[in-house]
Amino acid sequence: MPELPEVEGVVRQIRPVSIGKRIVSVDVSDTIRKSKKAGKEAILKRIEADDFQERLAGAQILGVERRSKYIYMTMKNEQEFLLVNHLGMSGAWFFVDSLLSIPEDKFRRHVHIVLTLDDGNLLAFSDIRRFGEMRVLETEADFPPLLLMAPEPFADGALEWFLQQAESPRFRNKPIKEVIMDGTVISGCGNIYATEALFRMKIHPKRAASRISCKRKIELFQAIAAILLESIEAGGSTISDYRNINGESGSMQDRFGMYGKKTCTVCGTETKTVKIASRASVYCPSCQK
DNA sequence: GGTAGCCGCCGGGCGC
DNA sequence: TGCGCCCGGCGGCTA
Repeated sequence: MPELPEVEGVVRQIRPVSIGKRIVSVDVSDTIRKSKKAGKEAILKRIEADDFQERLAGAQILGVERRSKYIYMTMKNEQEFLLVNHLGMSGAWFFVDSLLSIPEDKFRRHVHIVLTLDDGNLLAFSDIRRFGEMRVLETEADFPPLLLMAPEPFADGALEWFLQQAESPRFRNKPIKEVIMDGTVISGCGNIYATEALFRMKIHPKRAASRISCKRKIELFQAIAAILLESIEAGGSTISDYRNINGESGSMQDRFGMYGKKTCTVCGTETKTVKIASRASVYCPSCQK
């Protein structure tokens, strides 16, 4: 599951190999075309396959940025526009000279979008579960949820924003895990890093936001930011379907204290799993209060 | 108008 | 071996 650190890794790799390049052709898989024809919004959101191809073909890639878990590619054809991509559960980009060079069969089998660059290389988007998203926008404002995202966790004002949101009527009575996983509260903190941060802070995932002191909330925010940075440096976490653009895994999962654990890595107690906002949440009933 | 809750997008993994 | 169920990030729709 790609979260902020994994997306950051992908962006850092795509940037040097794509900026300044021109897209000479665009391919959309038959699978996606069939889904679109059946009226589904598979990967391509609010745009038909032919229009997507037409829009991107010939465009030059001007910039590649990350915002929360989204990848923003600034492109220019007649005029500038944005290609906004979310990796969903299993999305992955590969930078290869041929689709056959994609290292693993399970990714090779699910390549849905291929951008052929003017240096002959390919930027291929593979997505096993097809929960990923591609949107062509004139500006960010064309997709309002992007404007509602919390500041980047490392940006000035992100802590103040978090405290204000967490104490608002909308969130104060909600389980803290649900609060920190909400993209309008903190950007880019998904299930994995929320689980790890709460474990490090010894906070029970179901504890209501209002029942955590301001001081502890500040420390929790700092723990989340620290874990995200630590994971960026470790090349992200590889839980099943994350790969970087060379098909490599990250190593952050080796440092997990709680996510995916049967027993607590601190005290050895058997971990428990509860559902919070319809997502499995694992915690240590002894350490986390 | 704000929000809670459900649906849809899917293949893989797992239990039986 | 094979079937069927469940999982999940997130937008969008309904009530």
